[in-house]
Amino acid sequence: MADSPMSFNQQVYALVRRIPAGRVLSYGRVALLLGVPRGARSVGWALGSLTGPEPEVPWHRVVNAQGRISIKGSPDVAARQRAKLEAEGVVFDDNDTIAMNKFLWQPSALDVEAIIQHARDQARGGENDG
DNA sequence: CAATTGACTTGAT
DNA sequence: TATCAAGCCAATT
Repeated sequence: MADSPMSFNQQVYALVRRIPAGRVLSYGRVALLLGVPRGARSVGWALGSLTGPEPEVPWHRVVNAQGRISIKGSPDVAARQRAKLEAEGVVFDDNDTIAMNKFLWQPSALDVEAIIQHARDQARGGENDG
């Protein structure tokens, strides 16, 4: 029945979940990998919907293109993000910035597509695509 | 359907 | 290098 693809929101979660520990991704990069080169804001919006006590999505592995934490309105959440990243080995520069050239996750297009396909399959409730 | 919002990004000054 | 403004997309109301 689920002819409609899962919401952009779901795609974001699916991809973010595949971000390995110790690596980070930028909002714009996530959007780009999902096929929306200008959907950076939507990615942040999607992650903002999480901010739960214990979300199953490593939202903390997503930062802005500058490699800095961009969370607003909740300094506590921002602090938690940094703490989680540092706990995974991510190093912050003297300017509270992450070296994107070192910690940026760079999956291949095939990997990303496989992630989306798999996520879609789950969204269908285990139905085959046919 | 139209208007508003937001954890972004890029270009110009 | 730092600051300001405009563009973009999806969800919410």
